Amino acid sequence: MLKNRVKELRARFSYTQGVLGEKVGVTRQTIGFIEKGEFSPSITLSLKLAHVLECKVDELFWLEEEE
Amino acid sequence: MLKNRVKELRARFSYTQGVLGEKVGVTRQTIGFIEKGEFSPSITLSLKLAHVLECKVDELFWLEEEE
DNA sequence: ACATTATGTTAAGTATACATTACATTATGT
DNA sequence: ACATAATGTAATGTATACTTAACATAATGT
Repeated sequence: MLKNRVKELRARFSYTQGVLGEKVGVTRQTIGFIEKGEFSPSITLSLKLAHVLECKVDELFWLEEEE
Repeated sequence: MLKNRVKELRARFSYTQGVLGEKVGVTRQTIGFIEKGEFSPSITLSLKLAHVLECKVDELFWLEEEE
């Protein structure tokens, strides 16, 4: 199962979903879906998010065992 | 533009495209397309590839300026 | 030379990432 | 209390990741 720290890091920079979306080229809804874990973004978008949030992709996203 | 080191690391482990595909749950064609840079895989698949190829996602994939 | 395995590539179909629009709810500030 | 900004969420549409099947060529081993 895919987990992420987008919401946490976005808050650290005080970016709204809309602002973060603009910075990486997607809509605020897309950011919302990613934060909720509703889909697995492309590596291209993931790299952009990691860049803007100043971290490594591996620190932003990781896989956890299911239940 | 998205670049990657999949082919290079796959060779290092002497995996065929088919074997690598099996290990991460996709077909050999998908591995071939990724190596050619024909599409941007999901972060889920990227994490699995990095795990099997024993590296970080950021070392496997990166963005470069155009043309 | 032959068989076998790995790779390149193309076409057509399915699944899903992401956009757009819209409306409701929850902050935040005055 | 009111206005405004931020978020949740759902419906429908489009782009693209990924599959399946097929055939061709290159590489490797006997």
